[in-house]
Order: sequence, then structure tokens, then C-alpha cells
Amino acid sequence: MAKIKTENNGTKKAVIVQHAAMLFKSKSYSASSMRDLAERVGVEAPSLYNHIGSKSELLQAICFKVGNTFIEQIEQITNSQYSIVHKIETIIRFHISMMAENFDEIYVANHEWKHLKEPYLSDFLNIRRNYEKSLVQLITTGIENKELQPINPYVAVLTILSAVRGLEFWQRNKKNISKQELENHMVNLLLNGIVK
Amino acid sequence: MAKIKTENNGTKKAVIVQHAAMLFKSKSYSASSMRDLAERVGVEAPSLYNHIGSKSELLQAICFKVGNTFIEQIEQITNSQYSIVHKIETIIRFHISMMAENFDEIYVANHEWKHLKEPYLSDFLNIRRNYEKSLVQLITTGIENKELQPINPYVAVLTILSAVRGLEFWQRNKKNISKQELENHMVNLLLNGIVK
DNA sequence: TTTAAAAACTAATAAGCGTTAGTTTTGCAG
DNA sequence: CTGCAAAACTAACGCTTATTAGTTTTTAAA
Repeated sequence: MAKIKTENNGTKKAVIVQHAAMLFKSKSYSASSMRDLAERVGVEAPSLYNHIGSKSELLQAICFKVGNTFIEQIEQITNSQYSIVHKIETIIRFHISMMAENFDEIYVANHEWKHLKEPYLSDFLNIRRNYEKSLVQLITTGIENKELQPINPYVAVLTILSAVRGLEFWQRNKKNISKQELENHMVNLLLNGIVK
Repeated sequence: MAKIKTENNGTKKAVIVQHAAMLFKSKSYSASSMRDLAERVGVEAPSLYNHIGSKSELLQAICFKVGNTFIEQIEQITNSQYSIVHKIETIIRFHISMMAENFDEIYVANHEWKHLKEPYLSDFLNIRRNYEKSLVQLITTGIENKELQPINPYVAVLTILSAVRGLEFWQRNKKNISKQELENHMVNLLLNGIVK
């Protein structure tokens, strides 16, 4: 059978990981077989092992690629000099962009991290916990600043993260509303509520 | 081995379904084996088949129990005479209560419905679509009433449903905040936003 | 054109899967 | 106590799984 085709500057492992993300998204990690994956890549299953170590290594690659991207972004925002409201708005918009451009990987990281093996499972949960802590800190500062209402910061973070995560449902109905519209409406709704 | 113990007025199938919900929640449907389930129930795997038809029947039972509960509730609310804001508030509180009291089943219905077989998969998606449509209708009416801001109803529904669904993360940190506090904060945040 | 490494292949392994068949045990009604 | 149905058991089936071993083909540099 033909060799694995790589994009410019991409390794063959990267090609496999990308196909794995699509497969794991549509069938879930446990229900996806290496034979399924091989078929999508265009190769026999054992050939995959010339490029990767194991099935679970693929899940690790996906989850940590996503995790590290978000950690980088929150550090950058935290160190910037914008107002708290503007920082939160930027973060929400970043989530929505990531959701639009890296949907497969984000979906898998959100839904399949449970199947990571130790110590990767603990590492991943630590990354997520730290990300949430950074957001709670941001909102707490905003309340002290009187930029934000005296809400519960934990509930606010939970709500914001859940809302952007819920955009996976939008992905299935892209026709209904454009990304730009969606961004503006969601930012407005979370910041200002729905009641007149 | 001992027989399956039933609660008062409960069938043995119901006991198995409840254990299945806990198992599927913690390991996912595909990674859960009938031998895993049998061990939790306290019986050998083939004995389960005296009470159930198949593994996928268990998933069906869980998903439709949840789906029907929410459909019943939305019909009841829709036919009531409260204001739109009060109706939305009631629905949010209902979701939070269900999340607190039937967490395992709701989690499984939200995460594992993908593994339903036809025609159950289509039926389930129809239920969910209808539920969302009812909510969109409710919000649209609220905007016409001028009870609500002229937001995009679809985005509002997406945000509300995602927020309550995100309460699964709260389930893991119950200590941090009580259900009552959480309800009040989340309702307030969704209705009124976070900006001062 | 030769050579060596990279990457494909086929065949096979042991383990685990959902489920069925056939048998034995259990618990209650007569 | 007897008999019968419900519900447990053991053994086994055919299939799928991730992965390994060993071999052949492909690619590109010398």
C-alpha cells in the first residue's frame, strides 16, 4: 500500500495523530480500533507502529497539545495590561476560535481524557485545574476592582467554560449562525445576561 | 452467589440499570464490560441475561429515562402561566436538581448517547432537538414580550444548556459550594451577566 | 548501480469481548 | 415435603482487540 502522505513540514506521526483525533471524536477512544485508524490513514494497522508507540500515546499527544495551547494563552493574557473585562472577553473569543479551528482535538481532549493512563492522567488534570485557578483569580480581581458584579467567581468560571465548551453543538449546525455573530452574542450574553 | 437484592418496589432490571449508569459514567460505555457490571451487581456475567436483553439495552434504558423526564418537565412548564423569566428560572433550577439527584444517569445520557443503535439513536436525538426547540420558542416569546434583551435565542439556549450541563464539574467539588448557593448564583449570572 | 535505512507488508499471539447453551441451585406455593 | 419456576452457575463460542515478529518493498544517498 502507499506510504503515508505528509503535508509540508509535517511528520508522519502528526498525520496519524490528526486522523486519530477525527476518529476518536466520531467513535470515542475505546470504540476506535487501530484497524479503523489504519484504514483512514491508508495503511495496514501494524505499519502504524513504525511511527507511534501505542494507541494511548495518540490520546496523550492530542490531550497535551490542547492543554498546552490553553496554558500558553492564559499566561500571555494574565501578563498583559488590559482591563479584566477585556481579558475575559479575549479568553472567550480565543476559546471560540480554537473550537472553530481545532475542533477534533479539543473535542477529544474534553471527552476522552478519562482514558489517559497514569501519570498522564494526573498531569492533564493538573493542567486543567491550574487553568481554572487562573480564571478564578482573574474574576476575583475583577470583583475587587469593581469591574464585575459581586458574583461567585467559581460559578462564573464554571459557567463561562461550560458555555464555550457547549459550542461543540454549534459545530453540528454551522449553517444557523456565523462564527463572528456567535462570538459577539455569546460574549455579550455572558457579560450582560439575558434579562432586560 | 447471592441473588440480586432489590429495593422496595424495584425490579432487578432497575438495579442492574442503576449499576450500569455508575459503571458507564466512570469508565465510558465502550470500555465497560458485562463482566465489570456483573461484579458490581454481585453476580456472574451470564446471569445478567436473565433480566436484560443486551448491553445496549442498558444504555437505551438510561438515555430514555433521562430524555423523557426532561420532556415531561418542559411540557408542564410550557403550559403554566408564569412569566417567561420565571419559567426559565424554573427550568434552570430543575436541571440543577436533576444533576444533583440523578447524576449518573444524566452524565451517561449526555456523554454516551452516541453509542445507541438505530432506531434509538435517531429517537434520542429527536427528543433532544425538540427540547431545544421548546426552549428557543420560550426565549423568543420573552424577547417579543420585552421581558428579555434582544439576544439571539439560539445562542441563549446553547449557553443555558451548556452551563447547567457543566455542573458535572461541580459534582466533583461538592465541598466548595452548596447546591442552594450554586442554584442562586447560576440563575443570577445567566439572567443578569457578570459585568457591573 | 549498490547499499542501507525507512516503512510497508503478512501472519500470528494472547487476552478480552458479548452472548448462548446447558445445568444446578434457590426459594416459594401447594 | 414436593414440585416448579426463577435465577444463579460453568463452560464455551466466535469475534475483535492491541501489539509483536519476521519479511519484503520502497526510497534515497553513495
